[in-house]
Amino acid sequence: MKIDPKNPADLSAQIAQAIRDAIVSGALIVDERLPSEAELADQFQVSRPTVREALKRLAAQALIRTQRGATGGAFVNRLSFEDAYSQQITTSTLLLSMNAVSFDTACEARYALERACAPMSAERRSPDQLATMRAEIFRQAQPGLTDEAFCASDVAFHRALVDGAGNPVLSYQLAGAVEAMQPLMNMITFTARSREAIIELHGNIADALDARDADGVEAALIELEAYTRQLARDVAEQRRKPA
Amino acid sequence: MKIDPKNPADLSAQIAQAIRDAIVSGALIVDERLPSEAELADQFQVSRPTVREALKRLAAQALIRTQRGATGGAFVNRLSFEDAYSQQITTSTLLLSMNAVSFDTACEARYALERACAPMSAERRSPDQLATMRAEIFRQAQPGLTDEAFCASDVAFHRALVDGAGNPVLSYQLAGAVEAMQPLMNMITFTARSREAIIELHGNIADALDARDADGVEAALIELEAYTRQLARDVAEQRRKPA
DNA sequence: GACTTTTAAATGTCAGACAAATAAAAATTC
DNA sequence: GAATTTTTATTTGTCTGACATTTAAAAGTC
Repeated sequence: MKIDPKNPADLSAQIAQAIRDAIVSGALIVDERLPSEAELADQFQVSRPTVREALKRLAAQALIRTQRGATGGAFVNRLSFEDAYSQQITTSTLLLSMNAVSFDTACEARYALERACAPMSAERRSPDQLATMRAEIFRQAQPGLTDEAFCASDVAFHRALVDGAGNPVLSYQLAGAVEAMQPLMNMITFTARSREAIIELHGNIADALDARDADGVEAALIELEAYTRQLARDVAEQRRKPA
Repeated sequence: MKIDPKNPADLSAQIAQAIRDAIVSGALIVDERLPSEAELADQFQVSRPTVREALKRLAAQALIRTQRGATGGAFVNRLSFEDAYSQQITTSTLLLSMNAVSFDTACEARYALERACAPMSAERRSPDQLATMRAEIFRQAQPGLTDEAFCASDVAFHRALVDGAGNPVLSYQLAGAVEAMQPLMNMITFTARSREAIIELHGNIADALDARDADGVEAALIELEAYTRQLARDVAEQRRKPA
């Protein structure tokens, strides 16, 4: 692990990159202890605050964890699926909100990925996951539900559908696509009638999953995508001529 | 933006979270300048090094960028697709390498997602993307190619396929799935014969895309997945009884 | 008016110090 | 001798104050 001493700026970034490379390449393995901050400062010939800034960069990516005390220090962290989920969701959400991605583009991507889960989910979904979906459908039918709560329940429903595929890698990859859509969905103020339609389509999905009918799930997802996109178009249209 | 002063540990993490929340919620908008480090230190009632550690955490996630000089400071960064790509790839790669994910699970997820792109790619792929795929197939057929180079070309081929769908959100979501597989693929030392088979399947995919034949692309991808998984099983078998 | 110099503001880095947590080692007690 | 308590050393977390470097605006000069 070496850094370029000729470039005296961004030392902490260089050090972070050097350690990151060591982790990704496998030179540092999970749960291995890094040298203490003082030793790292010595090795890289920088001050301890600079080393600390580098370590905080790595901690922000969940690549290391730190522990105080006599046997403490910085340890290579086993990146958990949960950590990866939340990173993925933050990144995806910001990517969509900051880059003027059209609703259609985001929607298309999300449903394309979700349809990819449909056959596996139809085959493998557990009774528990099906129960979760039914419960969310029930919640969505409650009157007086705020738009935010309705959307949160919508996300929970679709996550259960994705998790039904029983493939944690797939669930991780889809987490961003499903969750990042929520802020965009929130912008579509659902009327009572549109909620009804969505709930019905959710019911169709659940029924098809119940019957382990892969084609049925896919068909219902296609319908739901078409309906969602139409809804977005209508809202955009209304905003254009509000009278 | 407030932090909990009762908990005197992890102050920099708390401050980073407070600013992160402000960005995600939209309270801080793209290109907006944050207060100077000295001002933030004042606001949060902490020292400047602590503020700096918080800012470095955010910089590690590409949420802010810093600029030196009179009109410098920390600015909310527009998260680019490229930044998001590389974060996604790093996270996905580490997730797979650190969590004993089976080859089958990773492979299934990757091909499920890739098949989701097939219909769109068949419809929309540009001649340029098709040419990229043909070029990669040609490269893969070169004798003397290292396993690493073969796999890198494989990744380039599949990325062109995904990009062919013309949906940047989809490309972003799949970047992790496709790229993170490479280290796992590298572990399968391809024999000359297995390379030939893969190249032929790649050719089938390109031909089907050329003909805008969505079903053909999907069928070829299914074949490729089955072949890849069989290959992995064979390698595992050979390792069990190397004689 | 165009160019040069100065200045001020901001980040980047450093050095040294103390606080707090933590586990191992040492001392004490039974 | 064993169990408990106290001490000690190590390490991270934080603070203070300082200086270097970069950068753009302000002031000065021709």
